[in-house]
Amino acid sequence: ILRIEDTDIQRNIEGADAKLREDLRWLGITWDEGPGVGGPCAPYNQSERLDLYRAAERKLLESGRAYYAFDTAEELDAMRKEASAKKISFRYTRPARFPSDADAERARAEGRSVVVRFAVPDEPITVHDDILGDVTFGAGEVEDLVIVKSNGWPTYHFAVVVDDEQMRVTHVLRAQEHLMNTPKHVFMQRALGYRTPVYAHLPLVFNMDGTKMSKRDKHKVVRAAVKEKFKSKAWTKEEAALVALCELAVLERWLDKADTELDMAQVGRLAEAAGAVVPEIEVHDFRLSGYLPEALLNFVALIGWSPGGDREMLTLDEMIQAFSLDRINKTAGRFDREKLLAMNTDYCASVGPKRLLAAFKDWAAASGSPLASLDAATMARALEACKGMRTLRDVETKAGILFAPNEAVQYDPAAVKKVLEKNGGAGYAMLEKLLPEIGTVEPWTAAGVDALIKRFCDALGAGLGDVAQPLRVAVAGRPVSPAIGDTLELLGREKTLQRLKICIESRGAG
RNA sequence: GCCCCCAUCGUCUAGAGGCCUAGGACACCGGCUUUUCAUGUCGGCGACAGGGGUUCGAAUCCCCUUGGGGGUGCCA
Repeated sequence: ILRIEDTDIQRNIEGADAKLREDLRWLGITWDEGPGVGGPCAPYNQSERLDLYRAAERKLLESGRAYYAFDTAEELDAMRKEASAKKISFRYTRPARFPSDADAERARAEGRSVVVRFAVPDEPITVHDDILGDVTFGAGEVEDLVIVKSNGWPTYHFAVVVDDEQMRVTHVLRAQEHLMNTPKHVFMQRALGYRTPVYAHLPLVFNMDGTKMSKRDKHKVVRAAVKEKFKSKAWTKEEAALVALCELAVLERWLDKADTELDMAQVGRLAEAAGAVVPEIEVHDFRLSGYLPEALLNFVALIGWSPGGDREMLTLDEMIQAFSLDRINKTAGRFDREKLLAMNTDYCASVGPKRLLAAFKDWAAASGSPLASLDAATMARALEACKGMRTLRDVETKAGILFAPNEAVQYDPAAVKKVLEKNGGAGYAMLEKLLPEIGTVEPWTAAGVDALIKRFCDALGAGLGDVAQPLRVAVAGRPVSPAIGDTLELLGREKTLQRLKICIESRGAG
């Protein structure tokens, strides 16, 4: 079941659930009931199920298991701050007598804020968790939580309890950060006469530094880089605001950890200018970076779970087969990007050309790569020539220049020096000797090019590297490209000859 | 502060009292392959947090200490 929990109307972002569904679709994760497919418990957006929550709220209010409260958020905030200053723990004090419906009506009429709180029974509770075992909370540990906000919308805690019952949810598997919420939910289930589903709290996913991995890390990394620029006096705040295309005051709030002040486009601009790399956090980030969904899925599944033994590479179907609650760990796991990369490398090499081509097309389109416009046959050749790639993006990095116009070639000074100018310009001399020969290759294929270079080397008594490297730098501008035969085949005869001439003519130009 | 959870190589993990001289993968180090990069391949380094019990026997069970994490919202 896919259920969209969108009860925070202030923070709902337009199109967020469409993106979420697209991420799931990309990963190959489907749902039997939910948005798009319908089901017996429709609608599946909580924002469309308000009547259900209203009815449950009524029931709780009438049975004296919930009550109205009139404190404002600001008042509560002040009380919490005061308690924290005194180093005592704050817990909401339940009124001796619960306000009536009429009291609530009056308060509303006076413009005061009205919420509904659940009256948590003053007794200890033991909840069972299928991973952690029994967890006991003492009497009075659980506070009377707000279940209906002053805007009339239910809180998450209340909505899930109602929906889980109504949707016949049997298992609640969620992150361990929800463990403390479970007694609240179970108390509410009891008060409403609901069943309690099986709970299983999954270990958290950490960054390598042991902090919880979250979307905010993107802001964190860029913020640190920007502050570093201020520190070294490389930037002023005004300049940074200019880069981000925002007002100075907005930037300052963002610097003060208000993530929502800047959007990712603005953060991206700051990152680029500051030379910071925004880490991939969300599914879509990994898609844009050139990861295969099967690799991401496999990697993530292995954080906090294992099929047992030495098995590691699994398809989604195999994971489903092997899955069992009792193989889930209690310990948080770190998100090791090196291992993900290694796994992605494995998948790129093993999925087969057809699947790899499809994945590459998806990546090129999603990321806006210039290679997206190549025909399928050329893409397949490029993929083959880039065997050993770690990510799909590596193909662009390594071979992209071969599909760009000649003017795009930029000669890397270090490479020119090392490969072309060294030994009195031996590289250039080699290119001049090669120029009249290379054009004669027929047909223009990697094998043909390789054969010619081999003959050329033999005739000169030169090593393959003495010829291939100058050639590579001449056509790609850098010492990195696919194998020389593949490089020239992908470039094409005409452009190869053009770039060779351009390179030779550029000699000494600086 | 209070409540709760956790603890095997640097990282993800295997391990259900004797199969453990603790296995695999990533990373790291070294060799080989290679016309560049990346692959590939062979080998090496490397852990049961500490202390008490229980037991003939403990990485596995119990307790304490220490360390890490989560929660403490009209967020989810």
